[in-house]
Amino acid sequence: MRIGEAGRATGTKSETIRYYEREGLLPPPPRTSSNYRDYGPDEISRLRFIKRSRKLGFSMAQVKELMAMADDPDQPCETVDKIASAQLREVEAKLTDLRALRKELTKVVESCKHGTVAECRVIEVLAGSSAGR
Amino acid sequence: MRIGEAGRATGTKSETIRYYEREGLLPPPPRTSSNYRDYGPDEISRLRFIKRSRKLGFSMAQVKELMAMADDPDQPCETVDKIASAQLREVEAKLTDLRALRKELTKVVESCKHGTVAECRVIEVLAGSSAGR
DNA sequence: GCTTGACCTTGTAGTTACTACAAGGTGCAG
DNA sequence: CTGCACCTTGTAGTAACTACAAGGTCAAGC
Repeated sequence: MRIGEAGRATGTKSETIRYYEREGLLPPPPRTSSNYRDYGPDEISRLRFIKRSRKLGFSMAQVKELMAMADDPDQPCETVDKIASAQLREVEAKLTDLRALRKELTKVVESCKHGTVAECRVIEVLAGSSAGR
Repeated sequence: MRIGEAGRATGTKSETIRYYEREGLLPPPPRTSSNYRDYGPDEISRLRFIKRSRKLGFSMAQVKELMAMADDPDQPCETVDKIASAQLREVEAKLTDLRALRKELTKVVESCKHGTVAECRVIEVLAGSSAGR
């Protein structure tokens, strides 16, 4: 699979794929005889993973860390645990916030359906509770 | 409340707060007699909301849109519904991905606790299923 | 009263994570 | 043999900050 097709398959521009390679997020793929990058299913998975993770608000550094962990889980347990636990805490926090946001958005959409105007409290809901950060 | 304190209260640098004001995310606050920005609880809420939303991967434009909706929900139902529904779809997608990620991270942390080395499938899990984008 | 630190402004420049060109070249399919 | 996708290097633009510097005001503590 060449870069263009890989891009189409993952919703990533060719230029972004090359950028990820330069930045070390994507290992340099094998090349065809004519020097074209040749992507297989593994690289496509990685690309999709990067895309999703970035959409979820993780930095390239965090994505790198997660992938490194997945790549060789035979690292000292301490290291792996430290990374995984930290990411897990972040994931939990995001889940909490997103659930609150969903609830408010659902309310808005629902009351809209019934022709009434909603009291939209998205701001208050994400502003409140779980202590500053 | 002056800019520094507002920053400390929300985990935002003064410079970022002024930047948000310039970009129209934050309405210009009242000023003290000595021309200092004077923030009240409402502005703090807004700041926290912006911070959280950005961490969840929403763009400044999306944050703006959400706040505009919250600010006057008396807009035509059509408009509000269109925005809210779109955001809701995004929130749901993020929730799905985060839940998958959480599951994998939990597995890793758990097996670490038991001294075993985990098979970490974070990549596969976020790469798979819900169709490309 | 004076120093110190927080604030004010404008402006420039650096960072991250892309995105989009241009220039100059190779490979391949119709 | 034309045209498009790819290759490279390099520059520049965008979004969302972050960090200075310069030059100035304000207020709290000694």
